[in-house]
Amino acid sequence: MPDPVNARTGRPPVTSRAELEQVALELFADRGFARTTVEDIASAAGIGRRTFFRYYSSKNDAVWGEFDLGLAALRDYLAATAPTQPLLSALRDAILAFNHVDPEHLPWHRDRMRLLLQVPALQAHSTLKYAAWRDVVADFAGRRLAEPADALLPQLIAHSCLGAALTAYEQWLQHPQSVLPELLEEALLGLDGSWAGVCAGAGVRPVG
Amino acid sequence: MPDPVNARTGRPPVTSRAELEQVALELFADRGFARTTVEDIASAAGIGRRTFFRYYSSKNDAVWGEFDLGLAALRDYLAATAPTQPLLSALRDAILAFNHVDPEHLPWHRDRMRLLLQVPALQAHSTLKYAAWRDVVADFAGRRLAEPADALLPQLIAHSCLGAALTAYEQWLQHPQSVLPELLEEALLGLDGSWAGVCAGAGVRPVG
DNA sequence: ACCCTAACTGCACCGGGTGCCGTGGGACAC
DNA sequence: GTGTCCCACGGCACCCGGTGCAGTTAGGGT
Repeated sequence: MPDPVNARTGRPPVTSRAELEQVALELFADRGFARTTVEDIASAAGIGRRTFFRYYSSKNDAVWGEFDLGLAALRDYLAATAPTQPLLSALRDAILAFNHVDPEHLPWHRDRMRLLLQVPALQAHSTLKYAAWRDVVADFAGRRLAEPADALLPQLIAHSCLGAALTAYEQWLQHPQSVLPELLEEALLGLDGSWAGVCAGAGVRPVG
Repeated sequence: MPDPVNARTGRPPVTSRAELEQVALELFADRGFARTTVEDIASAAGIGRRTFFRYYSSKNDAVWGEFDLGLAALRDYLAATAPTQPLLSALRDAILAFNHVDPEHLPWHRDRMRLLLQVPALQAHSTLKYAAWRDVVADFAGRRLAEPADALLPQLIAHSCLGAALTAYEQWLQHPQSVLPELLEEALLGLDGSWAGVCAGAGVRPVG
């Protein structure tokens, strides 16, 4: 992709990641992810199949768009939190910011997330993205707790935050009227130990 | 695969899932997962490539072995817990039982898990297996909490349990001397809200 | 007009996965 | 022994995602 700093010579790119992403998402929405080939996307965008892979390293990646940039922003956001803010509170704020979307882009975001969370091939691929996301969280938690990022507690926190965020997204997709930030907040607040309390009382109820 | 009940006629299978799994794991350990083709596995097992796919529906699946049977066992185990046992305690017991391995099979299990957690292609594929695992947990939690299994709380519990189990496995692979059940228990106990307490105090420490 | 650079793209190839269909082989009935 | 039924085997052709390579093309700089 063109480096904006010294992109002065050479043949100019004929399209962009964003444009390609849009073409791809439209085709996926029409025919479904599996029934859309890379060839379809490329020719719809007026480029060669080979060229598609210069913009996105896989068909899956097109759905993720600029996720990696978002990750960097998440990292920066966390690095800038006040040291006095409690860990989970800081994570909550950062995750809410990371998942903020302009209201006008909401339907778009919904389509994207529906694909990511419901198409098996994308579900599978997503693990690798989630791992990178968890790394960011675990790094932050490790710094705060003065432990290595790969120690049990930071990793557990990272896994739990991811689980909470995914849970919130699943609820959001399930309920068309729901509000994403509210669900995220509810799920993340649950990590503070409150759901453990709810469960503690659940042992005495009858099963079924 | 042959149904043991009325497996009366027809040509007998020339091998078995278990045998194929063993051949595959050995090749993966030797050359690595990516550099081993299905053709390699098939010919090492003395069968045709096409026949491999009659035993496992994908190369990835060979690494998972009889995971699906284990899932059914987990479901049964949970269904049989006393209604008086607290929810998280019941889940802890069940998950520990699910992850019990005979000491003689431990090195074997380590190899398998190392592949599953560290080879990108398998990491990706694993999401689909994990989803099935979470379904079992969420179903149980939903019954106990008298909520739909796809409601926020059961889903959050399922995600958290999975996160804890994965965290424990990652620690286990990282530290050769560690004991898997102990790590699992530690991680799962963390869900009871204890780590939230630890984190609450972490806000006042300096970052970095 | 010429070069330099970077993007485009066709081609050949690999490997996972699938549908099809003919073949092989054990069990049972007669 | 012969027939037949059932089912596993496995070759073949094919699709598609992804990659390495090599030649082409479009601009800017001199």
